[in-house]
Amino acid sequence: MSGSGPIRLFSFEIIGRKWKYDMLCHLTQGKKRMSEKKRLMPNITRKMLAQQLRELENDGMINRSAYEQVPPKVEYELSEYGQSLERILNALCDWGAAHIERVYGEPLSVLEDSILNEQFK
Amino acid sequence: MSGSGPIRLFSFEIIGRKWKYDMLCHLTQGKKRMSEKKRLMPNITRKMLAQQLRELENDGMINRSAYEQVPPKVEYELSEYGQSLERILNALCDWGAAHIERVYGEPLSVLEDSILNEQFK
DNA sequence: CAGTATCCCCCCAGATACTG
DNA sequence: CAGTATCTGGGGGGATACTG
Repeated sequence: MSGSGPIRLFSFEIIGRKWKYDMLCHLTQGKKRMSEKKRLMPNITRKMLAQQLRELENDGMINRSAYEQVPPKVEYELSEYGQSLERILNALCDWGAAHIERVYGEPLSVLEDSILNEQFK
Repeated sequence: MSGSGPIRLFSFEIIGRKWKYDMLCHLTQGKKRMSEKKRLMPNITRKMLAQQLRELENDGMINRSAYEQVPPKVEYELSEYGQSLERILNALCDWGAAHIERVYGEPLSVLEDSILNEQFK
């Protein structure tokens, strides 16, 4: 593989922004409404959530489907193309779980969510 | 797997900063001197190179060995722990290569490095 | 060659308020 | 519920110059 730096900066744009990796991972579990995503990611703001979902949509990673009703209902899901990242995403997530245990020195199950959330307010 | 947002933000710190993913990938090919890394990543500044190498070292991802000589010679390599990321890193890099071809609509081999580098000045 | 030390700018992301 | 608009700051990262 040749001079590949820019390649990585390219894919960095897809998963490297603060919330995108996390957002994509949640979608590997299936369709999610915006409100669900907000609940899954307590520290993200509405603005960033909407903004980065748009970017992922423009990059072809996710599909957005809006139901015309009141109150509105919108669902997001991994596109077929987005699914090509699924295995990697999950592998990275598993590594992250192991890593956090290494850092804190105890199993994830023992760590309070609140402690972790505190880190990234 | 339970509430895992913070887990991802945690591992995001390891590979998510602008240059780290790229830096780690180069090290999967073997030991590299600082000057080699600079050559491999033309657009990074000396400051960022040194700084992020330090952070990766502190996170236990890489080993640094300095030879006491003039002129100085320093080599960096993936630590044993760092190698646990190797498969994922390579998979992500392959995905990135495919992605860039999709974006530009032609095989990577045809694309000039200069065009890609231009993107990320 | 392999780093530090400064200075500085841009823009990512947060806070808040408003709309259909 | 699912967004958008506006304002703001903090810090990540660039440029440049200097050192062992």
